[in-house]
Formats: sequence, structure tokens, C-alpha cells
Amino acid sequence: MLVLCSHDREQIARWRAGLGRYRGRYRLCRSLDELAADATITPSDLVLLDMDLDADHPERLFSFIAAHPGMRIFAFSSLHQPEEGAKVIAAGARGYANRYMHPEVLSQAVPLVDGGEIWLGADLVLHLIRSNSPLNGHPVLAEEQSREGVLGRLTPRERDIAYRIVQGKSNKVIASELGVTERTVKAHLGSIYKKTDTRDRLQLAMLLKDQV
Amino acid sequence: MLVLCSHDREQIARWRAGLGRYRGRYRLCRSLDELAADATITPSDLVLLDMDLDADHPERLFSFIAAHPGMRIFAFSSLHQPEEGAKVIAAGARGYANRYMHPEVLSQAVPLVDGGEIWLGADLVLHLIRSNSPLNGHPVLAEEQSREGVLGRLTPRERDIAYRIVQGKSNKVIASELGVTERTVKAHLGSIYKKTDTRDRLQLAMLLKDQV
DNA sequence: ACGTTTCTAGTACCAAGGTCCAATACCCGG
DNA sequence: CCGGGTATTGGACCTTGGTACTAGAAACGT
Repeated sequence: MLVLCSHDREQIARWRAGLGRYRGRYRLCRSLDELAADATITPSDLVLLDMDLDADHPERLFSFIAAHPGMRIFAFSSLHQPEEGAKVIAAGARGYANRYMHPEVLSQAVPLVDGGEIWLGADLVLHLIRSNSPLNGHPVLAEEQSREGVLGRLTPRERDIAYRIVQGKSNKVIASELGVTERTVKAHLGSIYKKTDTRDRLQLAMLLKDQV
Repeated sequence: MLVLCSHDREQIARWRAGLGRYRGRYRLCRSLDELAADATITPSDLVLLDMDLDADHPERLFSFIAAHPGMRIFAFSSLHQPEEGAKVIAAGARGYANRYMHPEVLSQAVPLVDGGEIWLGADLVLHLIRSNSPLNGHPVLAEEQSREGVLGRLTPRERDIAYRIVQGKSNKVIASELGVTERTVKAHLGSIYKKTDTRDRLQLAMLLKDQV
């Protein structure tokens, strides 16, 4: 049996969107107290737990998790922070994810946690590995990758402008920095959007942030 | 397309046992050289890689992984040691598992890696977290700390909107998704900018990107 | 009960971003 | 020499984003 524990209707709706396989086979819970008091919950149950349930007293949540070592708990947080994830897993939870997690990924992660595996998002795993491995990234490789990637198809001028977009600069600022008209910057940007298949500067920035 | 890379027939049989969804949609590869020489492999392919391929020269394997940063590689080892797992993920692989992994778990893990997530067995995750927690207080990433503070200071509604900004959505789209007016979205955004000390949605997105 | 925070929303204004039309000039390889 | 890609700019136009000032309703804590 699946237990959805949140006081937020939208959160429950988000969960349900990713629970096709479990449809109809779950029940709801509005608070941590309600969950703790529910005697019908068995160790074979899987609990999706909204960490915003008791945002003011996070320690209550951790102690609840620690007090139920057999229970498989999948914690969802709006913070989605590596330290928080590490703490909640260390306390005994079997999963930690962003509450805005993609429904499709959720639908794949839930059965895994149900089966006793542990689920962490890719970013958290990378953070964990980076923060305790002495030999991390090869910056040279990263640079090569970026050139081979999206940036490689841009002209030098376009790359220059794309780089300044990632820095959050406005068209006007970029124009004055390069000694050209704002109109010219716009022209280059239009071309950049076409080549990178992006709609606006925000998407472009998100695309390039990890490469620049 | 799925590429199974192993010289061990039994290993390939084990993989096939867990690949119901991909049945018939994969091809084989007998050695690392063969894999490296295969020009038909695209970044959209998913490679299941037997780490025993070249047990005498493990470094070849790591450099191969590092040399193909775009390729999603799911590494399988008969050792299944935390250190090895951390190294292979750090090199760029998206999954690390015991080669004797249960077929059912495999069938759930493969689509996740295919989708860009990272898969580690529960024991490895626990090892990472345990070996990381003592350091938890000291590896001071000021940036990380400030992020936590920033996100924590937002109200639930503001966090919700902030995440949708990171997803590249316009005010109008967000408004319709939340069932409020565009004006309200703007109001929340103004408040978010103040609290996070950002000027616009692009800066906000860059600040939050690594957390989503 | 009262003050604070949160969520909501209005009007209005201006700045900024993106796209359409088009044009001139340069350089490089075939 | 010519065609093609690059770099530049113009004007017009519409959309989007951000802010100022304001304010009501609901939730929450003391």
C-alpha cells in the first residue's frame, strides 16, 4: 500500500500524476501526527512524505524517520539541497527528491524505492561523489565537450555574445561592451536562438551554464 | 538504441533477462576497441558496459568513459566496490551496478539511466553518505550555504514560482498553471527578486539551476 | 483581538526583448 | 570572379518583463 503524506493538494496531484501503476492503491495522510498515529501502517507500506509538512520543525521529521527504521520513506522537499538529502537518507529514508520532480521519472523511481533501493536525483549523486572524491572533474575534457557541443556551431562573435548572455548582461550592455549597436546584438541573438534551438536568453543561459 | 558491451555471454544473458522493454532493440559489442571504433554510436545511445572487459587495464575503461562525456554509460562490475563506483561515476558514467544485479531492478534502473538520471545501488549510496557526513560541517561552500538560506527564506508559493521560472516558463504560462492572474505572478516575482537579491528571471534561474 | 505575513489583484507606465522586413560590406574557398 | 557565410545596421512592430502605488482577504502567531 502506498501512503501519500502531504497537506498540499497540489503536491498530492503531482504525485498522482506519476503513479499510474499504483492508481487507486493508495491512501492519504494530512500531517505527521496523523501518520504517526495510524496503526494500520505496516512495514510493507511505502510512504511518500512531503518534507514541507512541518517546515518549522524539521527535526520532528528526521526523528520520525529514524523512529521507523523498517518503513520505506520517500521524502520530497522543495529545498532539494544536498545536505538535506544526505541527512534524510542517513536518518533512514529510502528516497529524496525534488517535489517538482518530473512525473515520468517519479513513476520509475517509486517502484525502485518500493523494492528497497535508494533513490537520489542525478545532481545529488554527483554532489556526493564530487565532495568526497579527491580526483574530480577534468576541466580540459569539459572544455572540449563544450566546443564540440552547442557552442561549436556558433561563430566567434555569436559565442562571445552567448557568453555574455550567460553572465546576465542586457543587450544594451553587451552592445556598448562590443562597440556595436543594440540592433546588431539582437541580430546575433536571433541567429544564436535558431542554431541552438532556444526561444530566449533564459533558455540559452540554462543550456550553456554548465558549459561556459 | 541500446548497446550491450561485454565479452561474456552469460553477462549478456543476464542483461537480456532484465530488458523486456528493450527487447530486440539493442546490439552487441565484444570489446572496448570495437565500441570505440563503432562510428554508428550516437549520443542518444545507452551503453551497458561490462567493466570486466579489460580487467587488466582498468584505466583504459575510465579514459574511454571520460573521452565520451555525452554518452550515457551504465557500468557493471563484478567487484561492486564503493570506490570503484565513485570513480566510474566521476569519470562520467551514469550508472554503476553489480553485474549480478536482479533483473527486475535492472529493468527499472535502465530507463532511468536512459533518461539521464544516475543509478547507484542502495549500498553505494549509503556508503557515500556515511563517508561524507563527518565532513558535513566543514567543507565550506559559501555559495552553497547562501543558496540554502536564499531558498529557505521564500514562501511556498514563491518557491513554486521560482521553480517554474527555472523551467523557462513565461509569467503568462505560470499564471494559467496556477490559476491566478499574471499580475499576481509578477507580485510574487518582485518579492522573490528582493529576497534573493536578483534583478530578473535570468539571474534567478542561474542561481537556482543546480538545485532543480 | 490585533498585528504580521502571505496571497491575491488592479492600473498604469516604461524598459527590454524578440521578430519581421531589408541592406551594405568583408573575407574566403571553389 | 562569384557564391556563401559572417558582421554589421536600420526601422517598424508587438510581446514580455519589471516596477510603483495601492489594497482586500485569509491565515497565523501572540
